[in-house]
Amino acid sequence: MANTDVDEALTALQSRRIRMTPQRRTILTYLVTHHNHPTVETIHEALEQTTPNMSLATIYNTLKLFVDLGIVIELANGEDGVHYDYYSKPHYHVICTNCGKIADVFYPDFQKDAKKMENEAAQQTGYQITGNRFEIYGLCTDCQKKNASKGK
Amino acid sequence: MANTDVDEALTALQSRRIRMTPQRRTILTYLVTHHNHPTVETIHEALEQTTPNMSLATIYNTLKLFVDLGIVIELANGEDGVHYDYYSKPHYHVICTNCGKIADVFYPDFQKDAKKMENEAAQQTGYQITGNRFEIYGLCTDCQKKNASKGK
DNA sequence: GCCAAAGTTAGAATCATTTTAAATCGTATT
DNA sequence: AATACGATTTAAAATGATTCTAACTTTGGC
Repeated sequence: MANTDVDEALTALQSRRIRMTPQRRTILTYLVTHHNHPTVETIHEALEQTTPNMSLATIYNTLKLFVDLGIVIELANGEDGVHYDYYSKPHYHVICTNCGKIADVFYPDFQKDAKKMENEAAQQTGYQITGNRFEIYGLCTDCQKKNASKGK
Repeated sequence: MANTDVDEALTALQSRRIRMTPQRRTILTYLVTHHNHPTVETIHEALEQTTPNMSLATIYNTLKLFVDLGIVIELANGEDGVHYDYYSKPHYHVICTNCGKIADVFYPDFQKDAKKMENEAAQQTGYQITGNRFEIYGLCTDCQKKNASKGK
């Protein structure tokens, strides 16, 4: 249930002594209940209706906090700035290089494979690993069609 | 040899009918002979000595071209903008979240593992895969020491 | 309920990247 | 080797996402 997800995340924040503000709760709830890989702008516009006057700076601050806490991840994206994703189940992303559309990819051993890459990194470099970012790039099905039809 | 690497890359460009300009040759040579994960600024400063008056816009344009051609990859990096890497042997990167230092990670099956992730992505989403980006984040050994000594 | 520390706000500032328009260059074709 | 045209380069200006600032407000422990 989406609601327990929010509660879970809130509990996680409390246990880390993070102050709970209405803004943080609102942004967290938005992220948990929307899997649309929003940008800062997307979030700002979406919340404008229900919570006017929320500063862009607050959204930037809050997202940075969540990323540092590891409950949200950043997705780089050429076209229109950074996208964010509430990271519950381990997965990675495919990003369309033409239109920027983002899709999720899940498979059973992904976490194992990711850990392997992290372990290799730790062993070879001595870095103390804190996170990762896996992105695949390609053309989405829509953009494939568009390219084909314009005879490219 | 560094030189054959440059020649190889030049041949690759020629076969794709990419015009060869002195600027492109210079930047390509810099990338092939330096594995320092430079930013645009780093490249600009380094080339200032040997090639004054090279415009920043040209460096941006050229790097974008090389990335599109797949011979160079982008590395996201919080602190100081985007870094670039001439991508000869398959590998991925560990990035220090504190100081931004970047290290390479190689292991025998990496390419196989990366392909697996690409294939999963293609099957699940129908995207036509053109590239990927794998980054691990952590604290480099220097920053671990600094943190420890200041009793953090 | 009080208070210090932490968070929020609106607007200004920053700075990496992109755009512009004019000048120059690379190369395919004679 | 000369021509012509599209592609590339340049410097400067414009853009726009993100960060900073300073004043104000809120949170949570006592």
